[in-house]
Amino acid sequence: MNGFKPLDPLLHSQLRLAVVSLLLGVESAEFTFIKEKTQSTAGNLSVQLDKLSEAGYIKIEKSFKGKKPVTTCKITKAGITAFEAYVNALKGYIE
Amino acid sequence: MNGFKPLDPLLHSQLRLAVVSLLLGVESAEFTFIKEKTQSTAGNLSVQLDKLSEAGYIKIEKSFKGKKPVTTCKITKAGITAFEAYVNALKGYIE
DNA sequence: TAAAGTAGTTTATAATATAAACTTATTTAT
DNA sequence: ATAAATAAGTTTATATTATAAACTACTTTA
Repeated sequence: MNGFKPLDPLLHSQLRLAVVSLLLGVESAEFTFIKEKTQSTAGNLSVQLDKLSEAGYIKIEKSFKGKKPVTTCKITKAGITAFEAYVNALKGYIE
Repeated sequence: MNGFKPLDPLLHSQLRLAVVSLLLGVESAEFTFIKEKTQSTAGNLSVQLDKLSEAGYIKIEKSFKGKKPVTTCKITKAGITAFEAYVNALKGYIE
């Protein structure tokens, strides 16, 4: 049986988990869209996206939509793998 | 559908979640047993047990086994309810 | 009786999460 | 034209958490 496997601290965060969960279901998502869906503040989201990006779990691209800056996020292969491992470990706690 | 429901911060902690998970499966458990099963340090465990206790999620009883002090923990009704709600909310993130 | 071990607690520090303040630029109202 | 409000974030500061280190009190063993 399982024991309690360590939970990836990068994913064991309400907001970051929500972001990754969200990105798993879409091709890509813009900052403002993620902000709305996760009900987070821009500041907090900005910080957490950076962390996910630095971990290589998501890819962030900056561009312009007309004259406004847009930040677009996409989950990476590593992000998917990490998420799966996290969920797997978590099951040892909640099942 | 679901959206991202807030995750009870008291349970969204690796060690506290492990403790509650563990206690759900047994009648009661001693400090040292929990410490071994969760691979935690005594200090950290002591702090986290206090928090769970103050939240009313577990009940702590102190007694003596021969001459040695023993701390015995038991999950409460409130603890079970909170755990179920937590798992339920979590499913909105991982399914 | 001195050293090592038990069973923890308390205090200090490091890491996280979050919010508040700020930046840069754009659109709208006066 | 210019001032005010809005958009899209970032940076910095603060509060909360988690964790480790140090300590207490007592017991067992050498």
